[in-house]
Amino acid sequence: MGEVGNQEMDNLSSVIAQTDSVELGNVVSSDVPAKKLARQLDFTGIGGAVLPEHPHFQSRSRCQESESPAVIVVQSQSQPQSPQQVVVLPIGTKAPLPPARKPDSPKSRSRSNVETKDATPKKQKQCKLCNCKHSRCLKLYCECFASGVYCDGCNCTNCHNNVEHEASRREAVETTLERNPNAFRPKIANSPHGTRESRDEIGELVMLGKHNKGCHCKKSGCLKKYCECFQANILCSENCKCMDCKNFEGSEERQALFHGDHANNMAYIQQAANAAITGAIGTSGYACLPVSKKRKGPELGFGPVGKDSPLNSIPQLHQANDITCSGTPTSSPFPVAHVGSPVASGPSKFSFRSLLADLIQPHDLKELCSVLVVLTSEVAKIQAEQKSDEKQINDPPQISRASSSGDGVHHQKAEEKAADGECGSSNQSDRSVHDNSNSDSSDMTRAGQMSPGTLALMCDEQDTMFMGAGLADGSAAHDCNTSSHVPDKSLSDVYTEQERIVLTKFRDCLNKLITLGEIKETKLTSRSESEVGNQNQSNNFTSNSGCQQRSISNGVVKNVALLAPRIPPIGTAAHHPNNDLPLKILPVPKNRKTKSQIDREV
DNA sequence: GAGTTTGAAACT
DNA sequence: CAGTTTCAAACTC
Repeated sequence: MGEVGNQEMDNLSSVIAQTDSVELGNVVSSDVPAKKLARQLDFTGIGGAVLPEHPHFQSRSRCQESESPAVIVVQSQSQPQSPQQVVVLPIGTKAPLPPARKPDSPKSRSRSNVETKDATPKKQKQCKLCNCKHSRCLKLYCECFASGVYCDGCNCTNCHNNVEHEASRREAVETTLERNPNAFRPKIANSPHGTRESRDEIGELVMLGKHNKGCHCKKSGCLKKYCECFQANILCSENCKCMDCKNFEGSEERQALFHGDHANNMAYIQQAANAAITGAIGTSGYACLPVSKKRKGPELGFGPVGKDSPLNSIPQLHQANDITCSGTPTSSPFPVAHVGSPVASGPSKFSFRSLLADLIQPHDLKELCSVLVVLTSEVAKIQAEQKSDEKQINDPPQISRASSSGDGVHHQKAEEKAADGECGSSNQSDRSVHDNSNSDSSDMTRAGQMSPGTLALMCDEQDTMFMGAGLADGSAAHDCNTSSHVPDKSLSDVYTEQERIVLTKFRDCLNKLITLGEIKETKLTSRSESEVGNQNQSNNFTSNSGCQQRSISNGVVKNVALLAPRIPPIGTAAHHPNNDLPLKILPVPKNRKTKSQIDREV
């Protein structure tokens, strides 16, 4: 205990300082004193330096499930209402929880899973045990050593990665760092804890990140776990120097491998659904858009990713935080996969929010409904007055017969009612609607009997769909204010007035919503464009390899929202049904070749 | 479980 | 930096 290094405390401060200006809040579910807790933070993956780990905390079994991790409540200044919990594990804990401190080594992640032959993880092991024989567990061959943890209960032989050989271990650490200062850094930049299990949870949603060094596979096609990229559940990137790579978006082999995953292409299903919903207004209703899986272009929405990436520099704390679409530290409007553990944040969710989500308020609906009700009742009142006048002239009505009739053709009933002059109740409007809607006459046939208001609305739409053959030869088609074939003129007038007012009001309401949606879309689009502009400026495409540039030219890595064409609102002259695809889903070349493939061909 | 394959790490 | 060796995990039988 007495050997608490100032360096550790300094690193703790530095980590906290980097984590979105967080404040170290209260410690819950742990009786560990603050100083001791600070000691338990493992900074192995931070700053590229492996810090000495005190034996006091190493001597315990790290696989005891009863050992509950400490949890720090980290309260962000930017989001004081949403404190995040950061699970802090004792140094050397062998990943009992996904957000734990282990570096993002693909090996350490995937190999910690119990998997079946089809590479489907069934259950995550609490500990993973190495089997080193010749490395004394003091080289990066050893998974435990590479992860910065002591071997504990492993099947290794002649292990020096333990308390008893702390001196040699430190020496090995120094040697390793000397050779590669980033040796203990996460290999996967900007990657969530993409275990195979998590992929099962989220289907084939994008696993953001790429291998910092890239893989060098030759025979596995990068579709086996020999490949670190595949292990990490990420696509090969421009960093890779693999041959015959099949681990790219659109790869048939890769798709075949993942065939059968549930929630397959959930993102695109959601995308299509959203497109249908927002078709009338626009395209920016995506709070979180699915993005292309092949990330060989600039990291839209994340900024530069790499060893110097801020996200990468503090992997544990950041990844433990539940970064959601609505609360990303960067407040990016772009698609954001959860950069957190599956446990902490659950599967990635592309939550859709309609453009009208903030526009339609309950009182709006209330207002609309009340308007409709009031108008209907008023028209019904007028109708009743007219009917009462007519009653005095015509024969007494046979109300009981008409009203009690539960069968028969609706339009016959309507005609009978109209002929009988039965009406005068406030329910008349409902009956009218009901009769109209359930008439066995076709719409086109009935169009000849439409009220002037309805016809006016139809004329206003200027849509031939409604004004088609059925009206082409009819008088109504050429005279929107003409109502023909009406058995009872006065009743028809009431219906007409009723329809006209209600439909007109409803149309106005819809137009209002469309307008509001457009306004919001415009705002979102302009904001997205400006932020992407900033991103591109900061990225500056400086590190683009040829592969990356090719990806950009292929248009694979793009923000869907920015590509989506502006859709004119329904009802405008520019609107066309064929334009109702708000999202332009870019086709991914199926036979897209990797850099290595091209190199080989060359 | 033994043997083979594979690719990262280490070494030259 | 490239080639080779070592190593341990992944994979196959």
